Amino acid sequence: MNAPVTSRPDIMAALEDRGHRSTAPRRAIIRILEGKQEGFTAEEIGKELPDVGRATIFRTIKLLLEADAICKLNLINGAPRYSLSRVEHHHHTVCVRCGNVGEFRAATVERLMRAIGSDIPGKIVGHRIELYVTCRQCMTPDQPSRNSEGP
Amino acid sequence: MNAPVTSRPDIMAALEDRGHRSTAPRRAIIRILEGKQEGFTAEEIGKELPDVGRATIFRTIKLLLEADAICKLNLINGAPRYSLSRVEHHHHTVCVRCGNVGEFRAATVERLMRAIGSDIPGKIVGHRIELYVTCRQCMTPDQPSRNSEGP
DNA sequence: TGACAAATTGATACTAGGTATCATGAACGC
DNA sequence: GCGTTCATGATACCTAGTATCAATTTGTCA
Ligand SMILES: [Mn+2]
Ligand SMILES: [Mn+2]
Ligand SMILES: [Zn+2]
Ligand SMILES: [Zn+2]
Repeated sequence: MNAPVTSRPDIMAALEDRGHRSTAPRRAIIRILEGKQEGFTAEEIGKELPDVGRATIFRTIKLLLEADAICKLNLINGAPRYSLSRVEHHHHTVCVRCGNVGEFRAATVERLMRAIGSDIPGKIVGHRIELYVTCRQCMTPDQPSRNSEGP
Repeated sequence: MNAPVTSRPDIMAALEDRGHRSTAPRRAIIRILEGKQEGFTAEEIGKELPDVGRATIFRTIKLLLEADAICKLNLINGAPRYSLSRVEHHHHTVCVRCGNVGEFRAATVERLMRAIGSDIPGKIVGHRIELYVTCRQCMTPDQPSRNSEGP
């Protein structure tokens, strides 16, 4: 009897493939963030795992970033947000009212980024795009607003 | 005899227009950053003005940001870089080898950002784009590399 | 099943970037 | 000039990490 093939990628296995050990704290952190909304902070993880040291939270986040299992989003103000990677190259939407993070990908954007290379001195090696939005939940009035990020 | 009309905007005057006082520390900070390359850090300013308190450096940077006299660029690693605003809405290029910051603006980009609004849930209220480049100086080999930022 | 080396952990201390507090000093409207 | 208000520097504090290190856990292999 094989275990059923899950649709989710096995993040712990990905870390093991990269030479890291499967430890209880790492598994716990991964389990927590798999159950979380997009855009969690390091501190939010730490609060749910009081027995895991703060340094281990940050160490594990770094490993997950290196393995492209999560992405980091530096906002103008407030702590960086992390979220599970869902597609390969992509960009983020951030709701300026509630802080929720979404992902998007548009071939037209990628194409244009490549095209403007000819107008820019030097050679483009990458790009980063963030869209600031008012999300659907926040457009219907009287919703709880978590914080305020800004463009 | 009037003073000649300078091409540069008078930043101190802009702060005064916003209700702030013209003080020696503020004038000193503005004079320093007018002579600087794009992409200076708060610490770089502080080092050139050892008699100005650290808090005042950050307080003045905040005022300058609020007045849109400078812009702040959060990089993946390393201290945030500030630079004098030169055009209204614009984006930045960052050299991944030397850290130099440039500005660019492309109508096609702005148009596309508006256009993809229809593909995104919610309402777009702003955006932010950074291009990671290898700048011209860094493409000719054996140039001094200041640091390494990354996409 | 150990036993062992290497990796990992949590505690602790430290750093960088920035903010809150507050007594002293400078701006500026009159 | 003078008084109010604003701004300053010193100091302490804060958040997001990182360095260090003794104690524990893993993975490997006998
Ligand atoms: Mn993402
Ligand atoms: Mn700029
Ligand atoms: Zn929202
Ligand atoms: Zn360069």
